Amino acid sequence: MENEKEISAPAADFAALREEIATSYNDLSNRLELIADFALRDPSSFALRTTAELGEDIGVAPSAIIRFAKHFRFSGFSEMQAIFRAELQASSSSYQDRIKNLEKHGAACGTSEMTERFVDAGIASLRELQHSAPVEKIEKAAQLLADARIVHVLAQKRTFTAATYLTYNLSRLDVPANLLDGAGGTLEQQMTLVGPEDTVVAISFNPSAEETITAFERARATGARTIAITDLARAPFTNADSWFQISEASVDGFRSLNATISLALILAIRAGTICAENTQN
Amino acid sequence: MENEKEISAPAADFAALREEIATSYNDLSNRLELIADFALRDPSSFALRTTAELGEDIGVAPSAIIRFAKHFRFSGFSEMQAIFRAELQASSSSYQDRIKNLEKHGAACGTSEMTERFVDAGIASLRELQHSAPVEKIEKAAQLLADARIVHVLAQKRTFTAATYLTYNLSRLDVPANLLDGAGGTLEQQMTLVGPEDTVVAISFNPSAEETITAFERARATGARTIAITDLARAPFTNADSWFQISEASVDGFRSLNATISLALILAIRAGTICAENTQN
DNA sequence: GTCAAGATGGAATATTAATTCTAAATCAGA
DNA sequence: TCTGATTTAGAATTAATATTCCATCTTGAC
Repeated sequence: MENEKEISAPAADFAALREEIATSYNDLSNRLELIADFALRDPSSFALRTTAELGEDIGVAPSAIIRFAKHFRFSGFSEMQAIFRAELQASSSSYQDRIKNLEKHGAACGTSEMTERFVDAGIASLRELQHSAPVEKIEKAAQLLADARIVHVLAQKRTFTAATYLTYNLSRLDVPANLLDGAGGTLEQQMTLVGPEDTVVAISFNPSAEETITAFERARATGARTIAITDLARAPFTNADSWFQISEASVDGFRSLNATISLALILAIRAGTICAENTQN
Repeated sequence: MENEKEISAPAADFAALREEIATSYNDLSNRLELIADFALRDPSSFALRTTAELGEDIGVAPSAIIRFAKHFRFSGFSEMQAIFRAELQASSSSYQDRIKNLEKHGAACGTSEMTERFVDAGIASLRELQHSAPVEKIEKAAQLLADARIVHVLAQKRTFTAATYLTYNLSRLDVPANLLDGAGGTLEQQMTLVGPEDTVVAISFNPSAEETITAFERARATGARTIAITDLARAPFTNADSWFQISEASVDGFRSLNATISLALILAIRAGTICAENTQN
């Protein structure tokens, strides 16, 4: 009876429980320590998963999860899990507010809805990239980049952003890259640097800037290898040695660039990897 | 057999399910309509509670919850609830940890897997953007952009890409914007253009380029309003008039820019909208 | 008013997951 | 090395929850 009076209650909320777990490592057996790590690292899984699933993820027996909860004076896992669940539900309140705002079309509905639409559009573009950029195409293009004396990246206006990104990342990976940015109206002069041992990457969405088309055709005439990233299967870009048709959804006339920059990054990395392998051999 | 082939699969994710529920009211009986209301209003309870608890909260029999799930072609409530649970977990505050976990499994084993990783990382970043860029913050920053005599956009190296994008889109929307690109090592000279009636946007991820920090602090000293887009809540960017903390997952040390460029676009559009409204009034 | 179809609630049943218990394994100290 | 204490895994048991089934109620058409 006396002993029972002295045993304190389990933590009443997540903050207290998290603190108690974090300061209890010296008191925990090996298995319980693994569980503590997991509970603090991924509390939402702790909130939602069964003891069997958690046990498998952590690498312990399900009964160890129960023992963990009892170590912290809960009657069982269910009582401890309720703390994690309450926390998970509380942390989702901003999400509920966002849902309500969407339903109501409330005060700042324009901005909230616009964010939602751009996020959804970006996600859709990224998912589509998995289809439009299959491995063989990436490998072929990356090989063209890796084999080049210099990679020249050509883009104007909105796709210029993707071009700076590709150039920057190629350079970081020791793939010689030059941004054909047309500074001071000098795109034509910049093109004189392009030779037949080079690769030119044109990034252009319909409607294409006239300078981009001209420069691309000049590159082909020079004998350089060419890669095109475009949204429509249109000449002259379909004449490239390697080309990608990318879907970038737009919202209210503004086109995002999620798929394009992700592809640019993937190509740069793969080209850099190939170059590194070639250097070793 | 023919009939069974025509019955479509249940919604695969929360967005699709939410849409289907919201557009199905005419097909629902009285009780199922009550449940639909509740599911859309309080999805986290739907994720976490038992059919008995939900039935009591809603004022229907537990079996009505089952019938609701079957109406939407799920085998039962448990299968439907799993959709709500996945969404709840995805929206929880531990989401940033998931982004970081994506980083850990480096070593691009193959191009196919690398593409998958970047797509997943991009999607994760975009979803996180919904939390890290709430409406109030976007509105405040957009107002600072719209009110500026000139918006100067400051970024170096990898975030330079996002800066070109923001500047381009602001300009398209008739918001006067100047890219502080440091061409020819002239960032310090470019900063002399910045005055107290301007707004400076710094886009910088840790570790920040020294020039970016210096230029940002100079902008503040000049009296310009400042906006920072950064990955860590660190001075000096937390001293900005408005700042965003963005999670961008990286793979093999290469950081994508999906959330950052999407935020840039959203800000540009909102600023352009505000300017257009101000011009009308 | 009648009747058929659909909706409904709740008891019975089935399924799933938590919990208990115990033999075996492991650890730590003498 | 031995012994006692502690930890552990997993089978058996229990508890909790989902699901099914069907009698009853409700609704709408004729």
